Amino acid sequence: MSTIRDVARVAGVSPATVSRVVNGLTGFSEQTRQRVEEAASRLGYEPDTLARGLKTRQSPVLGVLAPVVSDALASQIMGGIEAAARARGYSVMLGRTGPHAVHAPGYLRNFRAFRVAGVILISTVVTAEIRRALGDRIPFTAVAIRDGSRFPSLAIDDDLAAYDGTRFLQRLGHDTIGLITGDTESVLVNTPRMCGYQRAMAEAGLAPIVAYGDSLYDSAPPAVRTLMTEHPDITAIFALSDEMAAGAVNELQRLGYRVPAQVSVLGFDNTPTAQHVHPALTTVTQPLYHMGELAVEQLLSSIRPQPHILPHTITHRGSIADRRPQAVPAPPSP
Amino acid sequence: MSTIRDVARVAGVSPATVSRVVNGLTGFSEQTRQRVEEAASRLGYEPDTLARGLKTRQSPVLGVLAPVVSDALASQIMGGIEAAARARGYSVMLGRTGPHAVHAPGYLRNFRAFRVAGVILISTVVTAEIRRALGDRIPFTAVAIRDGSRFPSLAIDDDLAAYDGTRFLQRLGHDTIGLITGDTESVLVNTPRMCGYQRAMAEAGLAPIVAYGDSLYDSAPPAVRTLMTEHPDITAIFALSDEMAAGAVNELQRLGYRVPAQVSVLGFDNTPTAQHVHPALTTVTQPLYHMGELAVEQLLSSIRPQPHILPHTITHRGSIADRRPQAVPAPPSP
DNA sequence: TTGTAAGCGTTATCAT
DNA sequence: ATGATAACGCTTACAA
Repeated sequence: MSTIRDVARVAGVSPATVSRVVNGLTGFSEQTRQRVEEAASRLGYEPDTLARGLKTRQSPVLGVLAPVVSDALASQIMGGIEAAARARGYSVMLGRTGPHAVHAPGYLRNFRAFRVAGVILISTVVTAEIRRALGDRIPFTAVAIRDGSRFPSLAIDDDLAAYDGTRFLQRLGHDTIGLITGDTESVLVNTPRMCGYQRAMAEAGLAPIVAYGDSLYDSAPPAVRTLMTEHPDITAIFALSDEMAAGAVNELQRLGYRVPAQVSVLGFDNTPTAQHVHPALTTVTQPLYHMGELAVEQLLSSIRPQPHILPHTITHRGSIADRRPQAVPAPPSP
Repeated sequence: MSTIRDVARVAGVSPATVSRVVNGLTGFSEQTRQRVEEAASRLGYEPDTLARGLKTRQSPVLGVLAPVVSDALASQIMGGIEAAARARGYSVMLGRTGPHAVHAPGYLRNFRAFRVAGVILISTVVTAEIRRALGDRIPFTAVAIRDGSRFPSLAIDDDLAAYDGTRFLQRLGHDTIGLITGDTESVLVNTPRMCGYQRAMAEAGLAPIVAYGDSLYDSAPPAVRTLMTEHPDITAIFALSDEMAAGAVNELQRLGYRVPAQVSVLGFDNTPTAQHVHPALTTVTQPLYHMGELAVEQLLSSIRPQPHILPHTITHRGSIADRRPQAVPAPPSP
């Protein structure tokens, strides 16, 4: 591997000049530029990122932490992060916080030792310990989570999204709507989502019906059985994750219900899982990929980072039935 | 951030001694060790990875490249990589090769500029161009792919795995078995898998029935329709990816077939997708997580890396029916 | 057992 | 427009 000195020698200039050319600064003649660039490409010169980082006290790396590496939701966000980082010449270093975020402080110290340019925390609460491990030099942002603090974050309004999802179901004529929530203790977003559901039900004068899962597929079938046994008149189930919604669809069909004809199912997040069941899930959608892109931009463009709310939408597929009485054709306008 | 000199000053020793203590070398008294460690922890000293790497010409990082960041199969492998890397004090840098691996050379040069300790290529063919971008200093290994070359790799025997999957179906009494393959051009593993299937069929004196998909969910329904229209007597479908198998299960049910009673479905890979349909997929299983762990060990333990074949298994869930005539109860032993 | 000093490859300051 | 030169924070001979 050739160094900047090798290039300098071949081009007949000083290392400083090579540096200027390579970094696109000013202060060299067109002729010099050409000589340097030719020498550089002839030698296959590639600046040493480590040496550069040592000198500039920063390396072109973004640290990313997620609870589980192989999680579908985190993976989507990662996709956006990778694309945006790559476009700006940054690399991505990946870590997993693990249960109760036990590995987070270690990874964070690691990131700091690498002098990363920024840190992205996916679905991870910024605890005091994390804040400390982060130090106060590295910009960071939390994604897909909002803890009410004033730390920078990028997320949807989970309360409103669940409210809108519930209202959507109500407007289509559903009034007995069961909710399957995830663990509200370990997964922070479930709390506001439950609130949104309950508010929508209360406003409509309907009784909330809640069953508990753990956000994963396998927790849905038992929840569905409980729901359908205790409330046989349920016409729609709102699951607070796509995995649980998928489990609900499959379990309902196994029990002999037709989906959506007899029971509709609404998912949450819009991960690829939503398309892996039949009928495919209509689901409350988070702009996951976009969140990843934005997180990178926010970190890198020194826009003062702060809590930021992104719009949610509802993605329509086949798991919801319209139960309204047949609409009367609009009368001709007067 | 304090440096090694700060620690040295506080501990009343030289930077060299601090370095020795911090790196667990020999050549210092117990008393010195204590003083240094106390000073280090009091100052919250963390060695600068960049400076260290510049000096040692190596950084504690593993570069990982996958075709798509958010791919389920790659994610599972990534899980194993992260765990093993973390256990050995290494970080993971992630990149995406993109269509036709266009981004691979760039990422590889990047990894080299970082002086990574090794590179893992997930589901990526080691082309001459990639080989070149890699240089000949960095150890690397390909995972979940085998291209017949002598480059180091970690994969199952795809041919044999598909053969075994087909034989498994045959032993359960299936003889009209349709195959849904993925793109054999862009996804290398599909070719040996198809061969394995065809060999098993030929050996059993059965006619192969092949439909073409692209490895993704949406390509399965049309393939299923073709298969069932042209061969209504099919009793089993072998899909060369879990996503396609999931799509097949759902489409079969939509068409009114009972799975597995009327038509069985066998998947491939055993990604989480296999558990997201009902009935859950019986599937030919690759030890994905383990492959990730092994890749790291192979790279880091200077065991001479070479092509390595891992055992595949069949994971039994509910998507396959036993069509053998009822077995006669074993007679009482004489 | 401990310290001194020379780099690792780069950037940035200051001359020229 | 260009070149010397001094760091950046660490490891590692080589001395002592």
